[in-house]
Amino acid sequence: MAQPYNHKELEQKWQKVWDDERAFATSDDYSKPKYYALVEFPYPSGQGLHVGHPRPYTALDIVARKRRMQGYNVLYPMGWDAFGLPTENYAIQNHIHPKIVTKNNVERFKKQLHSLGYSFDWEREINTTDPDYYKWTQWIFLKLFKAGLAYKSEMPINWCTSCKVGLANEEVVNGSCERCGSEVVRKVKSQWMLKITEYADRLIQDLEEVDYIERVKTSQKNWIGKSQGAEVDFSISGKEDKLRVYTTRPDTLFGATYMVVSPEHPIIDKYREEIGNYQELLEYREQAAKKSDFERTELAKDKTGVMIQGLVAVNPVNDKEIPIWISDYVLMTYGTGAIMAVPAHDERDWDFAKKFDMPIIEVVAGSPVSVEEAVYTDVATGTLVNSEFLNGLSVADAKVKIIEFLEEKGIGTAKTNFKLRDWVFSRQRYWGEPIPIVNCEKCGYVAIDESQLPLELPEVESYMPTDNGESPLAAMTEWMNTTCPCCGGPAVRETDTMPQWAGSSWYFLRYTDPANKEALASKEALNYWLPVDWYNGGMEHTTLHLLYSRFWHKFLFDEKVVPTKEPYQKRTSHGMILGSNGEKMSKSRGNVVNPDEIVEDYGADTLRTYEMFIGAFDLSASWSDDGVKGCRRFLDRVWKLQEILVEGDSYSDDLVTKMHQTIKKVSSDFENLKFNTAIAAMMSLINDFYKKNQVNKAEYTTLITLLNPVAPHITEELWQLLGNEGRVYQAQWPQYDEAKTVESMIEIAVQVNGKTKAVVKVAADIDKESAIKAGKEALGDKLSGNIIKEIYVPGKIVNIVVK
RNA sequence: GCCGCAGUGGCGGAACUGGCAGACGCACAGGACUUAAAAUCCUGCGGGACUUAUACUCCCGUACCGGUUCGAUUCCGGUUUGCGGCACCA
Repeated sequence: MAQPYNHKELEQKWQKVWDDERAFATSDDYSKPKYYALVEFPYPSGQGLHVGHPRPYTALDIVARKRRMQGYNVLYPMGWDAFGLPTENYAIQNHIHPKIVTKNNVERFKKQLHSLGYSFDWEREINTTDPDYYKWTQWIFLKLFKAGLAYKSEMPINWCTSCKVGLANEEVVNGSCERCGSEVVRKVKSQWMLKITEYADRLIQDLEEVDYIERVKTSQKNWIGKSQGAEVDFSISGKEDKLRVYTTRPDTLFGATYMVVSPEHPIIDKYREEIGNYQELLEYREQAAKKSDFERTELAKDKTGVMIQGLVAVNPVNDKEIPIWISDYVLMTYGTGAIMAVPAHDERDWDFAKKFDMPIIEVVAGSPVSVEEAVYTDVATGTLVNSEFLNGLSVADAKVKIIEFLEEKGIGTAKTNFKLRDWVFSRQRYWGEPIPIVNCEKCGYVAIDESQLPLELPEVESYMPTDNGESPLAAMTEWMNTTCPCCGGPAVRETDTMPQWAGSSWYFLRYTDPANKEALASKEALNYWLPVDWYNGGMEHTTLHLLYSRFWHKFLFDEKVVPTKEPYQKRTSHGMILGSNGEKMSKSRGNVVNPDEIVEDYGADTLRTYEMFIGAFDLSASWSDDGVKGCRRFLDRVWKLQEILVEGDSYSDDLVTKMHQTIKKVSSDFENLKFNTAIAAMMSLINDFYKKNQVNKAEYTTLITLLNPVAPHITEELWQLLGNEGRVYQAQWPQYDEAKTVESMIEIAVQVNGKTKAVVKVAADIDKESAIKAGKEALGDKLSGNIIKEIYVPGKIVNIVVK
């Protein structure tokens, strides 16, 4: 009898062995083929590791371990994205320095991750809050600043009228402050911005060159939101100024029956004297300030707006006078902050026109529903009507012609627009990277010298934002007052800090050479390791983090700091782990599962196996305690194969096909993130062993080698018990012979009119005639009527179509 | 609202490129072992009809409605429900 499977003893034993042997330390031998596997580094929250974390980590741990067994020099690193709001808020409430909070949280996370037996190279651990790390975050910011990609702009922040602090979007709940429930308004503040829009085109184009799953590419494209259209100048009756609009449908210009400008549009203040209802407009603007862009542009809501009295616009194509309105659904941040409204062919314009009783002129014929009835329609195809010289043209032709016309007359031009907005880079917070800029009365905003980096966070007594909307750093006069690096005169430091996204926008570069003092990483390291071969992360990061880091990488490429245009060659995503009730795990729902308890009761190998077996990797999955037990049972059965072990250095005859099939399936499933079916294949294999009541050493060794990436501890022990040389983590990945994966006899379904009526066993390489003949024989008298057609899909079905 | 994804037995899920729907696991039921229980092992397990019952056979079945096809979980059009993101949570 074999010893019972004691997961606790065995996991501790092997974790120590791996540490002592530096088993997963990345080699600096750049002559070997490399593989860089990356998972998103966690935010070390106070709650500790969540069962959601091990899902992606185990997945790429499997890939990393397999690559090592295939002879690659593998970089699979881990670190901490440790700046952020929850830590700061915890620090404020408990009067502990966020640095200490972070240190404690990191320690706990690290211990938990270690207990799961990951093959991370801990010698390359990084932490975004470490001054040696954020020195380089600041260094990149200075490069951006010097390249003219960082600038100051007036941007709104969420402002709690009672707490008198700026709030993160998350802290605003239904328009109220999360802490005190008071009203939140939008308050304008001068903030640092990064010109990501300058890279918009390249961020779309270069998606062609990378291997991201399709929906990630789509998300990136939609987020950037490129649209082709035109800018058109509408004159304001009796005024010098023109009102410039952006439209994707210049072909519908003749249908423009009014204009709408954003409540913040500058013409309102410019012509305040002439505007009859200026006060009313100001009141509307104030109401609009309370809403987020999201609320403002909601299609479902009732449209609101106020007509500007005293100003009238002129449609440049037909010189008709049309009214100008303000409404909050027009945003200052997209396009020009002004639109021409074509209610017949835009849903929001239609709603608005209906509500305020504005004329609706159809200019594209072919709407399936009449204009009066209900609906605007976005007729992309159709014929122009009511449009003078455009009448009779298709939409596509009309677009070309109208743009020619506009350009000829000098009243408009073709224009490409992006939904993507520049990146608001300032936070009025303490726990972030200080922005290394000083403001000098004489010289303006000046970069501090590189030699002064890192610009460290000062020790402050209170991390509370100040009550005038400034960062807590603004209360540190000693730190804030400095001299201008340019003229030597008095200057003040920037007191806003960087957003959490900053540190995570380049962290994968630092892993290649984490201790470098002279550069963010050496040229040699970057040349060898980049790009990241496989990056897996959550779907929730597929727009912002992914886009921000691609932007920084492209900038660093332009600056010749990094050797590749794109940071990540391949990007995949995993689904969330939900509670057993199918809802997101949270304390308040009481459905949180603590990974420590699973490791304690069943072992890390069981947790790893379960998380991979739980379901399709890219979909969310609900936790099940019984499912965990099933995976433990599987490992028990793997362990107890020892009891039916026999000698044998090659696969037994009756299992050769199954062995080769299993190796093939597991190998390809691991590459395609189909861990659940890979594990199912291994379960099926041991079921076969048990059916025979026998497994030989060759078969058992192959099984544990295949299983090693999933369950590294138990397989390491079994490897040793079987008397194999060395360690299984150093073993060679099992090979299969394609010819041996094919069965000689196969079962094919025999159908009549597409319904399966029989099954017949035939040789795998049977020809069409013989297959159909065999099929008909199997059908016997079930086949009646006139045969119209006979179909044979090799290896799959025979289908006889009868009448 | 906009963008993206998903909906298959009692449950988690499988099905390569349009070819036997339900692999593998869980739960459950029956049996073996046991003084007994747990564990373990064996067998069964989508729904319905026929049948004393089993076997056999037949019908229905992949959210809903419709289409294309010899054949649809898979492709197309529409509907609906759930999940993720929406720029200061990370």
